[in-house]
Amino acid sequence: MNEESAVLKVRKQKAEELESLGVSLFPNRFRPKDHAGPLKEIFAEYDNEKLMSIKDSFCLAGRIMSRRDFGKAVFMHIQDETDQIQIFVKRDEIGPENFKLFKKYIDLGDIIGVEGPLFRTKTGELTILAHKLVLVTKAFRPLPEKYHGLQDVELRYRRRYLDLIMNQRVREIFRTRSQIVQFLREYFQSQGFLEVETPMMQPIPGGATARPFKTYHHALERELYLRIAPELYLKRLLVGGFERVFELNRNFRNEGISVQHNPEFTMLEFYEAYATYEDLMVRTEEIFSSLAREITGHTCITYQGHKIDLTPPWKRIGFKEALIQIGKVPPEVLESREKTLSWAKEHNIKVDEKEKILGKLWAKLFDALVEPQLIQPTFVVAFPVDISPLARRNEEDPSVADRFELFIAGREIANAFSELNDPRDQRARFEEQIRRRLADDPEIHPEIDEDFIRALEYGMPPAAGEGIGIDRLVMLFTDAPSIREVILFPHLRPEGQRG
RNA sequence: GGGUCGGUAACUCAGUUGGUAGAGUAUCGGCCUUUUAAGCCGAGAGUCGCAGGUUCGAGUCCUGCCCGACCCA
Repeated sequence: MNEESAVLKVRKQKAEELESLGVSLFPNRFRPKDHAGPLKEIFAEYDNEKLMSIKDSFCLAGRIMSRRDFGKAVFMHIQDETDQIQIFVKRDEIGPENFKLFKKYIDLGDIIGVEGPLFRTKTGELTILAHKLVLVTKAFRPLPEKYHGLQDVELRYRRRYLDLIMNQRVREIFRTRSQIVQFLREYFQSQGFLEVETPMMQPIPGGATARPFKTYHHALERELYLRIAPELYLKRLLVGGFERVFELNRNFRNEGISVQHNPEFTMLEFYEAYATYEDLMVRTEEIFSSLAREITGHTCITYQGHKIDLTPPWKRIGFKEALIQIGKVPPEVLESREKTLSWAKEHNIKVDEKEKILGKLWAKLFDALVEPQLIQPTFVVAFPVDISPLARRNEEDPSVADRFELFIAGREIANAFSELNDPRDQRARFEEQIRRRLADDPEIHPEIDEDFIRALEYGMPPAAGEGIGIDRLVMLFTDAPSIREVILFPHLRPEGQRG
């Protein structure tokens, strides 16, 4: 398709004509004083007679979303950030010259400024009678179809601005997202947590197992990695004496894209000295249930057809118990690597035959058999230590960590543990990870973060820490089926030749 | 990486067993001073994702590639 569609050409030409008549296409002096939403709210109960008795003139700006033309009058709806409101333009009100210009040169999609009194039409709609009308911003491109809006998913993501103009629900999702983030900030600040910012570019990417993005710093002459997690830096702050810290920002993982994964995603991590993972379960219940009340007014939400009850307390179950009770894995299968492997194969669960770490095999079973069934909020506790390299060992059973993951709607939403603060054990676990590198696991970075060990050697107070995936949380609260629906500009391949 | 589905006018979509591409909205011209998916009359608008192939003839069948959605790995 050619560079300029016919409509685009016509519009640019009309715009130039208008400009040559002395009308500015992009003036910046208009100052709206009112907004559609509040006006509709304030005057909801006013009938036409009462509205006419108000002498006030109102002044607002917005984009023309629809238009119904008559010979000497025009109805249209303009949309500002809050809502749409109807405007009535009459030749007798704005004068024949202005009306002629308006009819010929003002298009759907233009942003205009309006001043005038309110009235109610025959059908009862609150409407502004335009006394004054000015062009604020000329639109060269036409809006999508007024009835169906913008449907094409690809176009919605590539031109999110259009999606936001056309689809009210999309605007709502991102308002809710902002509300959630703001709630969390206020919650943690009110609980005495300090908001901090730690490096996004790290010399050794740590705190999780994932493939990092690599970059290069010329002045330092060294490779840096976009962080896969802030964990190791936040713990250094515990060593430094801050007892409650949180960070709410982006992580980057150079892995697949799916309905649950975007290469950059937002994570809340918080650390609390002198607390345990059990304290964090209570805190998590408190956060989610009060967040639900804040957003929806109650503690139940609906996600993709599931009714989900966030009222505390939530179910707790051990990792192995979950495999046995929920995943229906026979207990004896978990006795050895060999039995686990062959059982997995029998049941068509894809596992790496060379996998040496029993915990990783169990995790595969868990992902396949348990996770999808955890619809109601569930804390899974007592994770195998060999897949929890930064978590404290349980005192009674050193094969498991004092750790939980929170599942809601069949997805992992949060991950938390009592922090390992013994530098000797931490070094041993890092070294074990390095050893596994021989098994050719590209996810594990070969370098030990020596400075982190050194920090622990100065003494980190006992603490618990938690990470909550904000994008998935927002999905839950906005009933969004894909992570792309809650990320303003999700990553896509560069576009081919499209209009 | 594999599978399924999709890509046709600016937007939303039709397009039959292969026979020269349609509608609605939007746009342009005309009529209309309480409409709201306004209405009526008229007009223009397409590299059918891209490149090959089969065929007298391809939007339609075949192959490869690009982009997207979903599922699987």
